[in-house]
Amino acid sequence: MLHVAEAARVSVATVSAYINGTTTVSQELSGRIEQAIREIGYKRNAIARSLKLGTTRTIGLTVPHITNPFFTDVVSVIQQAFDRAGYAVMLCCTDEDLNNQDEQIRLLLDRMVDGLIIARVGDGAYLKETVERANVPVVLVDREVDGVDSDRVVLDNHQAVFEAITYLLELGHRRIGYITGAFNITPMRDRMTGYHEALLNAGVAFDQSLVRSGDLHEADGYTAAMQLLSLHDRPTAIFSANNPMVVGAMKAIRDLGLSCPEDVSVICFDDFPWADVFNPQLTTIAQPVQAIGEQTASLLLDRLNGNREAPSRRLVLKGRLMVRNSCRPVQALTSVPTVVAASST
Amino acid sequence: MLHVAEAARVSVATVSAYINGTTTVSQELSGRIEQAIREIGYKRNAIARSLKLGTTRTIGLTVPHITNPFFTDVVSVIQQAFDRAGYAVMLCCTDEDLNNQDEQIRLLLDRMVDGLIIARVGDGAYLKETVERANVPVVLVDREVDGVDSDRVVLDNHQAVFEAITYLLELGHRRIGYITGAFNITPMRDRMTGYHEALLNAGVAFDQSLVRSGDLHEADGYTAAMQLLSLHDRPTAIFSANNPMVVGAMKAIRDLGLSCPEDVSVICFDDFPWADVFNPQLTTIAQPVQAIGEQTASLLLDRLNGNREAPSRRLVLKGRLMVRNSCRPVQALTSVPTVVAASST
DNA sequence: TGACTAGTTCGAAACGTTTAGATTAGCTTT
DNA sequence: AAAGCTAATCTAAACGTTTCGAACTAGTCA
Repeated sequence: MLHVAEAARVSVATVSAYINGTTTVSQELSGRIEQAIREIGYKRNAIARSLKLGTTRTIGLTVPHITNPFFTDVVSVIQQAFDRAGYAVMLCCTDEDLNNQDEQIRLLLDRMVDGLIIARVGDGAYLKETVERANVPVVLVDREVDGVDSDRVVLDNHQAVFEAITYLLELGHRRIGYITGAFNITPMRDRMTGYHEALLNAGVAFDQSLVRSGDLHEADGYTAAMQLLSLHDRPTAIFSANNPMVVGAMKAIRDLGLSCPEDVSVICFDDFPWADVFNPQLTTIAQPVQAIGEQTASLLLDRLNGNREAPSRRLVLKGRLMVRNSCRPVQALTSVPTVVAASST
Repeated sequence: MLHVAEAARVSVATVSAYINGTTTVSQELSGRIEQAIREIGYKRNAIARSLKLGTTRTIGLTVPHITNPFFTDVVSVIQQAFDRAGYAVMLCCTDEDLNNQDEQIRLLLDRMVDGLIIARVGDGAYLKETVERANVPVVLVDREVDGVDSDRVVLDNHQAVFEAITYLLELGHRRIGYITGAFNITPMRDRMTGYHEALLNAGVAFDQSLVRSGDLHEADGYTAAMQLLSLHDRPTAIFSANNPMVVGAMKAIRDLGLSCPEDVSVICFDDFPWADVFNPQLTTIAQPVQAIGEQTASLLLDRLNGNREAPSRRLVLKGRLMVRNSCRPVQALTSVPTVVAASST
């Protein structure tokens, strides 16, 4: 900017005024400045600007996995929304590691992000303190955290799972395997209560041996399903609390020479784009990813636009059961587990 | 930092020296500074630091779509690599829009990113000029661009498609539908030459009517497949040049009451994690996403670590044909297109 | 004619760091 | 005791902006 000022024979203050349109600059000087800018190929240094202005027009976004299609979709929507609003997005993936995420949040705050969107991977001792200290608005998405009272948008996990399990019960299933993640994040807790209540509601006893917990990855789903399907009285249906784990579960079914839905019905949390073109077409609980992303972005943008003092807002969206063909009525089960032509290769 | 200095009764220079370990600071002052930092909850302002140092420890990453599993995987790997190296990643998605991407690159450069990773969505007039002006290292990934001679990592697209098409030809297919994206990006051009050469090699005439071009989205694949399968002499196999389009193609097959592989064999570019658990298990060309991400990151990190003058490097990786069960020998085709029990719902 | 106003332009401080070079204090050395 | 080191600390400039308030120039009004 100094160079531009010199070339145009004006002061830097005038160049700044011209660029930002803060004061009227005469025709003559405008011309000279414009030309100098072009000749020099000047670009305003956003870092210096940020330092002075105290705002970076950048937000931080931290999610557990970007390869999980749910988060992919949400991140994509959020990214677009902030793009439109003229903000850049710094993306961090934490691989479900709490220390990792704390570290990343620290990094983002050091970089003076204007706001933070967090899908929290664990509990919130550090988060709580940080959020209070750093004076930036935070929006939690997908996962709430005890004691942190920021804006948040979550799903009605309880209700969604209640419906899914009820659907299985109505099909006649009584032994429903349940594959979950650890209970240190709210969705897993809430989904579990949905399972409980659906059973209770139908008068079916809860059986702890039908519940397997993993770390949300595909491999965990595989292990869990292997165990469940090896029980002497194996479940007729399996529910997986997220998408990567259901892939593992399907592999377990395949490797055991079973097939879905003939031998075991399957439902999973989170939909994916090609669920209805391959077989079995998985019955899933679809989260309204578009809405989740948009609401999350708009909550944060609202704060960034100055609405700092409003009480914290909690948005709860509804999931939707997408019934396809991965679940069968239980009486139609093949009684003898035949090795069906499951796959070659 | 000023506050810390005052509280510890030292100068800011000393605080800086202590924090960065640039000079030895006496036991006594260290203690006072440490305490002051804790009491105040001081965090170093990375923006001010960047301004002074001229480096932001941030890189920019711009890709067409993050929902395409190929890019998801690559982004994920790159993100992890830079995370480990202590860099933040600014992510932009361009939705295949050239102006959009130019604008985003401008934004990233304004923010003084230390480096840029670009999966280019079109040609490179603007890119070329920008890259030369802005003095930051650039690595191109997946797509090369004419006239831009930066480091890049790409796939041997020609060879990969040659193999895939040859595989179909060996199965007896002669009419192979080809769904591509526009030819303004190198992978689409190179994949097409692979198709050409495979046909040539097998002595099969090239038929322009079997080639349909779209904009890489699912909807384009749907339209293209619809057209191909409505030809009076419809193809016995379809190749899709990317993943989203094959989903559309599969939907078209389903909607026409056809089935894969019985009525039409299908191969697509880009693998996805659950390709082998659902049916048909798609035969795909798997890109080594892990390697692509790692190589891309390491090329850029190498430049960032000071190796600025080395001649530009071009890494070419090999794809791998993942044969599953979405392709059948052509003589086994059902001669009369029966409406197979494709799906309910 | 002198004071006031409106419209432009500019000088300089400030944002929060880093760092070169100056200063100081405490030891050695001769 | 003076000179020379070394180690620790500080002063002040710099990074590239924005912005407050001052200054200048015309034009307007009493």
